[in-house]
Amino acid sequence: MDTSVARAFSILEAVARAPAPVRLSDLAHDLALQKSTVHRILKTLSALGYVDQEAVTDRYRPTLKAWEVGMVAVRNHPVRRAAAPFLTDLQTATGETVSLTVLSGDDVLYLDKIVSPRPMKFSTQPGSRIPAPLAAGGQAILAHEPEAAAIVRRVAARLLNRRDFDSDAFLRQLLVIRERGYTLSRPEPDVVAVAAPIMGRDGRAAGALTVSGPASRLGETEQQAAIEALLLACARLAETVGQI
Amino acid sequence: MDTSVARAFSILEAVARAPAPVRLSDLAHDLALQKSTVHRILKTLSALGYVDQEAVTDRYRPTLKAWEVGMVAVRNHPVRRAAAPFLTDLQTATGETVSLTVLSGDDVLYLDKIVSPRPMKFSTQPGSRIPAPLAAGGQAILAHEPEAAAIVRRVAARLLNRRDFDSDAFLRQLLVIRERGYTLSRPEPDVVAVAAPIMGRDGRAAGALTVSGPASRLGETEQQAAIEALLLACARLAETVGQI
DNA sequence: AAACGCTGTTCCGCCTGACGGAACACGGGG
DNA sequence: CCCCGTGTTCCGTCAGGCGGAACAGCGTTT
Repeated sequence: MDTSVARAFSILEAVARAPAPVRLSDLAHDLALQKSTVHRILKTLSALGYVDQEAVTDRYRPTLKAWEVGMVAVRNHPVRRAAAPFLTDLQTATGETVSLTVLSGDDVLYLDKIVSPRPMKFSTQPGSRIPAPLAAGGQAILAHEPEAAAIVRRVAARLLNRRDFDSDAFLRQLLVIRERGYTLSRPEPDVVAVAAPIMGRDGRAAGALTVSGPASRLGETEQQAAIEALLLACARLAETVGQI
Repeated sequence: MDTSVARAFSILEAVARAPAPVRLSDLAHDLALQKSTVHRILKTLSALGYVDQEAVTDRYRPTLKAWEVGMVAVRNHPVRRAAAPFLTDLQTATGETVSLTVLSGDDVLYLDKIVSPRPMKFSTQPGSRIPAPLAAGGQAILAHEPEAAAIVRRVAARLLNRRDFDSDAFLRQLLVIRERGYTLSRPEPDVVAVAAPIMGRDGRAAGALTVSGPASRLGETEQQAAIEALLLACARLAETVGQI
């Protein structure tokens, strides 16, 4: 286990995570590393183009190289590639925000998103993650996940008392969702989200598509239309994903 | 210069770049490294969550962690943050594809993009880069760039004879663009792109906004409307960017 | 069936190169 | 003017990365 490599990545993550350019001393302090070590690694990262240094303050900030590297990987992501056209179709069909999520650990990761041109509250952005049970897409995925119980248990422990989350009730709910083929949830008051799983060949969900919007625009009839379009898109997607 | 760190990043980049999961031997061969070295570093990267190994074939593939790290950095990007609302406004106003680019080396990097719901050819995606002089946004930026001449010269050398690119004519063209305040170009037959610079306080362009679409939809009147909206957005943006 | 070539993996001795404490240069504040 | 903070550099020590070689497993070839 190359310690130097592990440190380099923890430094890069710390620099990237910081909302403003960060100083060497703070990095060294926060990561419990020697200043000279952090300095040497930062110079290496800078030579590699992952980090640069503000001219005046000597503070360090991330470049966009890590993003570029990540973007080529995400562009090659098979599910994302397959789902991309369906995302745009769903967006034009429903007029609302459409997003693609995949399971990553106990969280759901927003891989892609096409936002509604119509006004919408702040929402999760691509690249962000939230505990799977708390997202409509995550529920759709968990409904077909063998390890769902373990995930739900761990998430419940993580959330603790942040909100009243009943694991057992949630697991029962997953059975209903599995039976029905889609989720309809209200993550926040005035927000409606419907999601359906993209089934892979192994019987697990390779991801989920979600349509979300304000309750004022998504009435009964609009919800039904969205669900129908969603299920159709996911069924078609399952065919192409199954071939991978 | 930590050799181990540099090697780790070159390995990560190689794994990310590969369109399909890659084998250890190929990595070692391509990067001219010892198999055992590549193996050790891959195990480290795997422990850090940047890479994982296919169960059956033992091949290595990138995870989405590099992307996540990059995304938080790009979300904190000041120009992107400031420009985001203007992008959506421009998209709804013009109905066409709107993108935000910044200068990165001699290239222009696509930081953000809102695609038109209307049909459009394949186009550059966020995270990709192309030589600045070849993009409308790049021309808008270069028109205010002190080092434009050097960049144009280097790009011309890089392109060589790939297309007939006249550096001197292009530099003269930049003066016109600077004077006019925007670019109107036809990067491909049947595609029209208009771009304007987002001026920073130092007199250089912090980025550029571009509206692009098929020539069939962007006639004289639509072009004029797009240019007007573009210039207004860039002017407003310059105010907020100037305060950073 | 046995030898081969390929894969990913592991072992281990050598020695380089990372480590970290200390000293340095610069800069603003008290 | 000194002190505390910053980022930077130096250098002796020694751990840990390096890489050659050997290993185990699998398919194909002979």
